[in-house]
Amino acid sequence: MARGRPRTFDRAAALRQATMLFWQYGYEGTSVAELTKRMGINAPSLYSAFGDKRALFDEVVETYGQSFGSFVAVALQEEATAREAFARVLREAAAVYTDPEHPAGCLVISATTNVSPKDDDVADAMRELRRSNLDGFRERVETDVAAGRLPAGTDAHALAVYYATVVQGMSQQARDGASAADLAAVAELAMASWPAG
Amino acid sequence: MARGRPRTFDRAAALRQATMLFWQYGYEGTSVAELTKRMGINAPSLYSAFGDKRALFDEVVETYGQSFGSFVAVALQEEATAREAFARVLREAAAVYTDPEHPAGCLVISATTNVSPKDDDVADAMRELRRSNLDGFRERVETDVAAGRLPAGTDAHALAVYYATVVQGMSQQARDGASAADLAAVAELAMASWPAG
DNA sequence: TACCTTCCTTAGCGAACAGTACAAAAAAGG
DNA sequence: CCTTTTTTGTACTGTTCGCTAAGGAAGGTA
Repeated sequence: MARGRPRTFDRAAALRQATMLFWQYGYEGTSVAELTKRMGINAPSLYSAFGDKRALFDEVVETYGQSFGSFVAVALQEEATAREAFARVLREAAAVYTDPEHPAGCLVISATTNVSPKDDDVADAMRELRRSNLDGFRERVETDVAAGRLPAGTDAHALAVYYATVVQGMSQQARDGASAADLAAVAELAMASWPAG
Repeated sequence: MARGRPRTFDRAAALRQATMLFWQYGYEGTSVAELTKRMGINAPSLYSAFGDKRALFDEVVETYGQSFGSFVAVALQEEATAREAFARVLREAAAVYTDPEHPAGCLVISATTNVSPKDDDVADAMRELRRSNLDGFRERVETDVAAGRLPAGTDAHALAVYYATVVQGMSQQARDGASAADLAAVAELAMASWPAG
């Protein structure tokens, strides 16, 4: 089995290199020429292995969500209370977004902020992803309201939007050069807005 | 005086149209072809009147700062206390960033989030602009600390980074479709983190 | 009227964009 | 061995990018 000439490059490694580029420069800011150079392959190999630029980006976003971006869902699920969950999300975001091992900030938040009209569909897909993350925030708050850990009148939507705003702002701050300590302080301050028990 | 053929288009109006495009699609996401179409002029008229794409963008950013973006500096200066100043900044940001009369969010925050390496200088200039805005935040806090309106141990830098983070997050939320009411609620929640007098 | 300066239109420049045709190369199956 | 299948590198496609040369058009000045 496995007929034909085997590929000579590591597909997963190439995908990681593509992730770093899209993370740093965004979808349109990353050219296929830069991708092939960084991935160490020629254009036909890229198109044969990944489809086209859009399909490669989609795959990058998916693996990103399962690795660098997974801490959000994990924190929301593992912590006993919504308060602890959001505190952990912010704390870990401060660390991940400033980790010098990879580009700053969050790829999902920053990679399609500026796109020309021809790539509106890519931006829409990323917006939808962020919206589903926002829903995850809201549902976590609603769970605690239902369990009596938060006042019955708590505005789950407003709280979710607030913490999504802080996370997205932290991503931008990280890309502007804010330090891990800066963002950790932001996380602390943001938790001061948590509703009184 | 004013020799030669007078230009047949309104330069200020054309600049406003360019502002709307850069605001919506960002620096690289806006092509010169789209600009000339929206401004109602041909490419040579654009280059003659504004220099090149970069110079046009710089002029857009400058006039933006004197109009749509001026509310920040005004609030910081006019309000009697830092607390009232930041509350007003957030409240007005919620309104301005969602005003249907123009693209959502803040041009300075969002127009150069994704740029290819060849336009790093443009992104750097915008980053510098945001950094000076952050300095304005910090100085406003320091003023109130010096005047005794805030505790002597107040971390002005941390507070400035926090509110800058919220403002930048609000811009992104607005671009993702958040309503004025959503962002007004964010502004309220963010002010709950203000240090106790 | 005859200029003189500046603007506008047309057309196109070289470079970079995403994507591909083609044939040599390298493996497995017969 | 030969055929089949897939990957490889080279070279290239058409399109769009930012930008401009050239010349006619339209105003003010004399």
